[in-house]
Amino acid sequence: MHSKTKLRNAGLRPTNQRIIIADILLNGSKRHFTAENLLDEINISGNKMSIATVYNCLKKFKSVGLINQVESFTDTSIFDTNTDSHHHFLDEETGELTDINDNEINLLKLPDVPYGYIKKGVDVIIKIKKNI
Amino acid sequence: MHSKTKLRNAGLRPTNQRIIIADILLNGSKRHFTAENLLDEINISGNKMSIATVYNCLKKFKSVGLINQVESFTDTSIFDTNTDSHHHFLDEETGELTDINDNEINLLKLPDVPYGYIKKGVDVIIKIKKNI
DNA sequence: TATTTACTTTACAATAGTTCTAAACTACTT
DNA sequence: AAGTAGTTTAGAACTATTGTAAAGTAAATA
Repeated sequence: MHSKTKLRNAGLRPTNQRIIIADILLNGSKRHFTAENLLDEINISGNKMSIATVYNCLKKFKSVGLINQVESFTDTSIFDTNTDSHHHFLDEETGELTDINDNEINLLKLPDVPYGYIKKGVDVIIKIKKNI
Repeated sequence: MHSKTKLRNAGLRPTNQRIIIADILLNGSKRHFTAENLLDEINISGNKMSIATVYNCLKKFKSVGLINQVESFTDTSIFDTNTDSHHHFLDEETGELTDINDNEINLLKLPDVPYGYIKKGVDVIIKIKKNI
């Protein structure tokens, strides 16, 4: 499917910039990235864009569920093109994230969400540390 | 137990500033807070401290396990005096965190940590959204 | 198609959280 | 009591992110 169609299906106006980003992000490969990472890839692909636009797009993409944001400790926001249910190892010292396959985790029991809220997703983070 | 003793037991030199902070944080009550929150409380308690010292202390307290840092989306680091195993609801829009009792969640199956690493803890984050 | 409208992009300024610096200070060791 | 290693401090610096306001563009309307 063309990026333009993906954007339209998601309810986003397919601007040139969004198409460039969708081409990079929504091809089924990449996983974790920051806004700067993405801008680098945009530049490598021969395109130019303001960093503000990158942030705008990421916010929009996230709001319609095209990408996820990953909880982290670092001062840099980390995004994830993998919107399927899956979990992460987190190295507390470096902030490095590694995927965990969904079938490696089994949540037997979950609480009801508070009244007036709906559940958006469940993230399991296993904090790890290098064993020196 | 006196804060001075708690600090010594944790392997930290009990400086005046650390004692002030330990008095506030390690009394068994508070839960989530930011560096600014803590500085406010320090001021309210009639003490003064540089914000740099607050950050230094939080980093130290965290490194010896006196407090936890909570994974989040917000650009402000959130700490937690509750170092027991427990989990959180996270409102993606506001960044607000709510505790979940450990006995409300049951993790049946967890993967082995990667080779060369040790497990530090497991955090479950249930992302929620206001149902307008 | 031409016009209008609402949304988007942009460069740059501004903000906010956090860390750095280097001098002064202090807890602990000898 | 003196030495030293670790800590605190004010303020500057840094970095990620957001705001601003003008220019640009996709879609809706005429």
